[in-house]
Amino acid sequence: MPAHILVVEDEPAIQALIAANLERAGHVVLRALDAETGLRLVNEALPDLILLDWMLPGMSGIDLARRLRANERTRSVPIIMLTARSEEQDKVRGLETGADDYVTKPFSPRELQARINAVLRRRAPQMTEDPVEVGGLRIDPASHRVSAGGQPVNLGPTEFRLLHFLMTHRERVHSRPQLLDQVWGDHVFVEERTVDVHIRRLRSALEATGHDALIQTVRGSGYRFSAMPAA
Amino acid sequence: MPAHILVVEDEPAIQALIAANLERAGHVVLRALDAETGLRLVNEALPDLILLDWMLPGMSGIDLARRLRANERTRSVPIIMLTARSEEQDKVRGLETGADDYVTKPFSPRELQARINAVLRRRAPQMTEDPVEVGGLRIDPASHRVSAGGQPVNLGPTEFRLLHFLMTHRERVHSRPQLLDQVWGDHVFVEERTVDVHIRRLRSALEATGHDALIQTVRGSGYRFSAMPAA
DNA sequence: CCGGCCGGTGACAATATTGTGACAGCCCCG
DNA sequence: CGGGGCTGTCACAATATTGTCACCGGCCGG
Repeated sequence: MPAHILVVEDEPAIQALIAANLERAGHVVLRALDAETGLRLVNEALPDLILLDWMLPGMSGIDLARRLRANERTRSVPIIMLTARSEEQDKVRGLETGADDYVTKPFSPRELQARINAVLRRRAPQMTEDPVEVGGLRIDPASHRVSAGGQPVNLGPTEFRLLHFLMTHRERVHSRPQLLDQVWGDHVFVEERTVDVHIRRLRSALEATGHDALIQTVRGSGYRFSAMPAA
Repeated sequence: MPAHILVVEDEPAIQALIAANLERAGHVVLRALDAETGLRLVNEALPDLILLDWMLPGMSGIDLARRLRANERTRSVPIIMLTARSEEQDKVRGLETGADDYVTKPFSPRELQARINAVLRRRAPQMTEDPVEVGGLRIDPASHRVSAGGQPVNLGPTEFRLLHFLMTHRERVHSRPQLLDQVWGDHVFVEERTVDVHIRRLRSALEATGHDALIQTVRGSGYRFSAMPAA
């Protein structure tokens, strides 16, 4: 699975080494020598993964990570931090800023590749582009459109992803942590109850046509999308 | 609720990632790269929880678990098994060994944290996602649904767990203390008679279709789920 | 036939969990 | 630089679930 990977590393030699390895593995590599350039590249086109050096001239890697996490659009891009330090405290700080994983220099190409695969594998397992329709409710990922009983429905990006996930995994309860992992991303830190709020917004958007009944609450467990009426 | 957690994992990278995440959550982490070291650490000081990789060099995770379970002093320390997806079919074997829960790799930090919290609260985990059907009564953990003779049945969380346990351990008498351990969790302090109340609620929910007869009272001993009519 | 157990029930008050409305921060688009 | 659209969090309201009791009624051994 070829991926677009952004490498933000100020030491040209190391950057070249990493890039060569990644390209040999079939990935497309974007390069940045500093955080500012990295940020610009991310805004131009979202990569599938970012390798980010901890220490950078100017804006540090941590600052960049924090900044990316603060923005809704870039929030879900996985980040692997590269660092020379190996102190636990730094790792904790790195994870707090939202890094998905952490690789300490020096590292072997094989290890890096393994980490990259692990992170890529963990995110969005099977997002299909095929439209799905259940009980008159239709969602089309390709055109990013939703209609309920013929009527178009307007949803925000998060509610769209939430509905899409639920519709492609119906007849099964999803706990709040699971929904956060699958819809928000596993490195995003938000309150569990945020799920409730979005479920509510989704329901009120579907209320007009009565399709809100498809989203059922399972007390003590989570939520479920089901064509069958709640028991 | 900071806890002392022992992580037995042979891959240093994964161990570090887990440890960092746990520390961020405020836990104290003890590390072991192999089962022997883990065993030594446990003997020095009992942790509150053990995260144990299934595959380890030398003594395997399952051997260590068995060994801990055999020892009086270490028997009650909760264990969460870490397994790769390919070993997933072994999960039943793992639970039989006495693991309190299992988590398949790759896992998200949030998911792991959720499992850890559940185990530390000593909540009895549900062991299987497979639906069970007996005499027209069907329970499906994945969708969290129950139907009796085609009719949907509404149950509270506790009654659901109770029914699930009974249906997966049928044709056997369970005493009230046993049911409390298995369904409520082993540290919970509740009146024994509470079981009676929930049995009653379960029965009245199944009464409409006559499936309440499947839950039999064994005077002086406890309750039994049986497809055969009471003797 | 008579207590003494044991399980069945209905009612309750305490809790736990989920639904809602309001709000402040952010980003993007004029 | 102002407005609108989204988001994540709260505090609070609305419900659902739970654990206990007290009270009954049946079964059993004496």
